[in-house]
Amino acid sequence: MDESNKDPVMDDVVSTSVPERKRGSGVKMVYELLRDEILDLVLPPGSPIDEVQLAERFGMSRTPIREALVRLAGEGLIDTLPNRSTMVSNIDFLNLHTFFDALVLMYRVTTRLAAQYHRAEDLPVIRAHQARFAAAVEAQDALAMIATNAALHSAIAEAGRNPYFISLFNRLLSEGRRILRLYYQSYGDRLPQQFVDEHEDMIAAIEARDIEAADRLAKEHAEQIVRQIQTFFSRNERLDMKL
Amino acid sequence: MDESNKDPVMDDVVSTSVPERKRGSGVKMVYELLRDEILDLVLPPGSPIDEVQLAERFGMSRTPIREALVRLAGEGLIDTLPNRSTMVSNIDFLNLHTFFDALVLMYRVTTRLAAQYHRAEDLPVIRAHQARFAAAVEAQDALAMIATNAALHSAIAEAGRNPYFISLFNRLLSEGRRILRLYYQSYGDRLPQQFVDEHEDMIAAIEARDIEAADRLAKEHAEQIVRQIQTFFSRNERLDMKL
DNA sequence: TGTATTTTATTTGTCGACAAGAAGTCAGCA
DNA sequence: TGCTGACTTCTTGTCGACAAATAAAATACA
Repeated sequence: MDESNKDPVMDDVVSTSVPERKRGSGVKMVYELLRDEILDLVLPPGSPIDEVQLAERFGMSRTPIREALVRLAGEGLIDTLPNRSTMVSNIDFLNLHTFFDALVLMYRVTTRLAAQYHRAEDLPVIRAHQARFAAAVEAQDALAMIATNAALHSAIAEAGRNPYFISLFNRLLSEGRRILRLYYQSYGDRLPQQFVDEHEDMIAAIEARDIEAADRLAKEHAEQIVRQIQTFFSRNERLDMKL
Repeated sequence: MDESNKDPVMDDVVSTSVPERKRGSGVKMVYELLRDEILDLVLPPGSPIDEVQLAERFGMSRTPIREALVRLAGEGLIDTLPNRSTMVSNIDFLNLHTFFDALVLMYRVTTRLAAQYHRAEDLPVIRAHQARFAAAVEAQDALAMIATNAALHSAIAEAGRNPYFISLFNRLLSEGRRILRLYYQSYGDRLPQQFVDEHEDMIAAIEARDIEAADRLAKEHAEQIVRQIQTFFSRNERLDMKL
């Protein structure tokens, strides 16, 4: 894809890299790359975002950079201090329960709607994501696991065909990627096969159009994940509060 | 502030009035004004948005205009065709049920959470909004009614203190302002006192911290509104499909 | 006269530059 | 030494201009 430099120090690297790019693609590229770097904690919460530095890094003007930042700010991924600085938004550990409340509810609602409204062509997509997730679990690849898990549930939500729930759920899954990243990297990246099985059950319920079963399975699945993360954070909150 | 209108004759509808404005305020001003004009159907769905025209109207460069438009696009209020045109987003009448699903659920969840988590200082705010809503009903002022109703429920959601639900609910209430506007302006702006009473019951349940009652009342209230609008649209869908 | 192609016109996307705001710096003074 | 205030610096916010992309208009051609 991209051969962008990971070196924070740059003086001459930029001049050699891609000057050719299509007209409207710069913003999208910067947006997606920055977004992934934030969600994968490559840019940890509190990291300063400098427009000119990004402009040099991507070999473009500040204007498209700025537009990407506005979009990221709209999703709450970065915080902008007027006239001053921009930084990656912090994770609000004190109010994590609000995140979990919303996450569990959206797990339930989207899975329920998927059972209700999915079409035949949705299932292959969902199963493909599930296969990728299973492969990531097999390989014990935490980053891939987190990303594919989010993609799977996002696909299920798409099958439910409610743009409002899809939108909120995607935002929660994004925020969840940051939290899960902390969870798994601290836990040594071992991940239970159990999640794969739970996903299988949910997909089966969706395919059978068993709405109540889908709801129940999604609820249990979500609460199970939340419980694990909560106990992890309650064990470590005194240590991690500095984040 | 300063009102120096020196040029009475301009070529367009809104003449320039303020050359002086604070540094970061232009974007916010344009954003909020355009947002209100869209939600009040002053700019009906499909209206073209021209950047240079807006720039002239507000007496500023295209850059801050553009930033405001990016934010509006992020909320789905305008649609941007790459390299071509920008227009006020259409109301998707074919999928209104997804809107109603989300709206009812958010009514319930936010009211329930308000009963659970509200603090003493929240109630005066809520009651103030309810008083304004009652006054608007009394005066049969449809626009004010719609706006104060949205503000009231937004305040209830704030008392629930879940930023994710607050965010989605506010988006739904915004979209709802456009739909309600169609409803009431077609219905001759007569509005039932019943909504005032239902609000009173909901507020009482919140104050009593009766979670189940708050949930039930919110559900009935929401479904009642949805039912009215649905029957209205189903009666008129053949006529209004052109919108 | 109808269709394909070139030309024009309009709107957006991007650029480089400048000015305003705010934090840090440092001299001057009690 | 400690404090105040001007200065410096660094980042952001805004501007005017230009180039690319596309739709509309005009022209050429069968």
